[in-house]
Amino acid sequence: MQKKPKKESTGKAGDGAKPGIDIPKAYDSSKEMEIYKLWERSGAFNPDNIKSKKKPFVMTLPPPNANGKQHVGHMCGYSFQDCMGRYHRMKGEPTLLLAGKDHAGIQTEAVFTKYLAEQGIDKWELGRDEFYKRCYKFCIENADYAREQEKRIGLSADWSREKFTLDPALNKVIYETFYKLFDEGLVYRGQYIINQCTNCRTALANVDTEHEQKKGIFAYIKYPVVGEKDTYITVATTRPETMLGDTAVAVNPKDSRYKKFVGKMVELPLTDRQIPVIADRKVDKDLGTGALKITPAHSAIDFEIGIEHELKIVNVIDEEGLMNENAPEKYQGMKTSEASKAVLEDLDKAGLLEKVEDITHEILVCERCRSVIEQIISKQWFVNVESLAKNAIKAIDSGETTNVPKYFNRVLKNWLKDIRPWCISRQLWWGHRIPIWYCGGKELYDWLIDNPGKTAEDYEKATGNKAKGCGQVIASDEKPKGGCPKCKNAELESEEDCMDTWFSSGQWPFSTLGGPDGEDYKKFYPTDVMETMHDILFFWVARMMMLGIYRTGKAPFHTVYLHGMILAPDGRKMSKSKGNVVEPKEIFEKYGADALRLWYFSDALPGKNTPIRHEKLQGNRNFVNKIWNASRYIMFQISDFSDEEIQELDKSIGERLAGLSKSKDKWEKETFNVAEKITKYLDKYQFNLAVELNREFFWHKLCDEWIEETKNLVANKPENKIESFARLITVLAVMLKLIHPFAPFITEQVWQNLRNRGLLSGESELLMISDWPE
RNA sequence: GGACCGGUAGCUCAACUGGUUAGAGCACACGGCUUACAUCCGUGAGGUUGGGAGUUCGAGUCUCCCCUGGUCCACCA
Repeated sequence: MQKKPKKESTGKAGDGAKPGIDIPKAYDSSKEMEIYKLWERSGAFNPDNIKSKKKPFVMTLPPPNANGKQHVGHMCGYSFQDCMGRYHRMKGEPTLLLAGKDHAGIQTEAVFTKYLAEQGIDKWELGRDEFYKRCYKFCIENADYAREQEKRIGLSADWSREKFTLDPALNKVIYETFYKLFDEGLVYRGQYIINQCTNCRTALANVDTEHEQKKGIFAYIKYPVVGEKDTYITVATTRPETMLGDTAVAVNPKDSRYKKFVGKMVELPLTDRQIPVIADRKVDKDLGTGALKITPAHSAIDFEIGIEHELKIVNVIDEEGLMNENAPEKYQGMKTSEASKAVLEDLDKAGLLEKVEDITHEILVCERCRSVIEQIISKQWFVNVESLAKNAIKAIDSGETTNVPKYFNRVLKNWLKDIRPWCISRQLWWGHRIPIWYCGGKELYDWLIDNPGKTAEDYEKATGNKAKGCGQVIASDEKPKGGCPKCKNAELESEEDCMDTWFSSGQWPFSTLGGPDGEDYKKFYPTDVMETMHDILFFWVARMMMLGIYRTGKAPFHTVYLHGMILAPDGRKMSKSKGNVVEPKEIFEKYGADALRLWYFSDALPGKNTPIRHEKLQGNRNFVNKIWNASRYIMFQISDFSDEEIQELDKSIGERLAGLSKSKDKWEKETFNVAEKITKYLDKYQFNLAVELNREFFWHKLCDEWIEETKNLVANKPENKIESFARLITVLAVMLKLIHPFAPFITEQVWQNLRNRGLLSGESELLMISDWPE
């Protein structure tokens, strides 16, 4: 089917244009930034400039990674944040939207290291200090680009208060929190099985890892029973190379097949070690062969069993994922995958490999780089967050903090309930250094952890090494003056590791306000709404609640609004590797910021994943254009009014707006009803309904009916033209206010046009700070 | 293995604590440049709300079962 060719408008008959006035037929969204500058210059983004006795409305905005460009998904969050901010600002509440940037430790370090490598610069040659300096500069430069995008979507943040997670003022607060945790014994160094990303070369917390389906093998290996000829216990494993670190074979105590072996020893193939057969009820009889090889150093369940049975721990994989010196010499230096093949070959040669099955199973991968996680035993800094988590749960139970949508309350609580110690040390350079000094060095301290109750003298005796200090640690971000407070030793070794990024961003709602002693803190804490996406509920929201309550005694916000995820047009997650990323710039140019925002409010609803659709953006652009043209009609009609007539019109509009809530005029009454509904929707975070009602009412009532009626009225009774337009412009002005939080640019533009014509003189200069109709 | 969320018009989704005839945008059909707007206007078609049972005066909404997508958590070797 062919579409009819569109006819060009003549620009004459249909324009209704009056001589001497020239208003384009289509709204030009490329001028949106001029409007933004108008707002910025007014100073109204800064709550200090708003004189009001009302309680402030505060949102600390999620800081995007400082190192990169932002995609369409980020714009979504800003839109919701800005909408809430504008609404409350118009209600006369001193409104603070506090923006900033996150140093995003592990991710930025990876990105910047790669960036350096592309220029032929090696991170290790550069050295830590120089790396830090250059990375800092890199972030600050990139942040400028991100900020422009934030402004482009209309974000009315107080840029004078903008923060970076590595700002000195924030560092101070972040370290104070660490010291408090340390003094209360909640921060400690311990040896546990941890997730090691061999690509990023750092330890990760559980939440930094993800599960992925991968093809693998299931190998059945025969362990000869010591002293019994031709008798074997067969174990099944997906990781044959870890057998080199086995320190036991475990069976279920009720398993009749293996009962007779419990207490005996088996030979560990390919090594000269013998390991015991133990009984543990955690072993599942029906899984594999029912006999489980125990590698405490490389499996979480084995680690637990190992501790209970006081097994030796043999770590055979190093931080880079290579077989280390604890493995037989032949395998040392091999990657785990190579070692796996070699071990299988050698077992086969020895006649100890029963069979190998191909299977698909879940493995852990790094949340950032998606490479396979090695579980290794290691000493790291941990935070015991159990008590903090309990308080966070209390805040949810008491309703001090609520999630939108509600069901995330339960999701969050379940996570908090099962929480484990939080590994906060990362083997990185980019971030806050863990503020710890070791008297006598890290090696001594780590030895003391392995040998509880022992002293530095015991260390000397046991290892033959000289202890260079008393073995104490001191928490301080600067080298303690006067050395170790206990033994006065001046030679202190500093911790090299950095803190997990989320340890600092988890303090964002109060670190940005100067901490519990800050001036801003007194004015603005606790904040009101945290607007973000559900994918960082555990990473971030949970940590903010725990650390916020811990430091301040108050939950950092009363509402967590979790908007939906924006997907690519093909319905999949946007990612560079898939090549389906939509650049905000493209959308801004095609449809304008207002259209994009309106689409978010209708479609990116809590709990939903929404693919970006051009038809929908087009529809919203059309709505924006409709607003433009409604005002265009009015501007034309009043263009030939005399000065006296304009004054009369303005006066009448002013009176009508002032008496809106009590007006008996049908149009004004209906419009006020809409205002009440929109207010209700905004208070309940039902943005989609608000936008729908705005669109419905503006388009199908104001435009389709009332403008048409006005045309007739004016034609039939020209003597009533001022009254007719006063009604019309009054309802238009109210609608501009009601639409402004959603589509700020077009509404402000129309407002300015009316003001420039001498109307709305009793109202604020800027729509942005005009009074919300209520 | 545990938990959670969906399944409503061709598509993407609405419908607040159960309450008129289940809505919108886009797409579709037909007709229109009517003096703001063709990024528009008018008219129209399109739904047994995944299936089944139950509670109720009344169910898309509450309960149970089934089918079917999706997400998160978890130490299945």
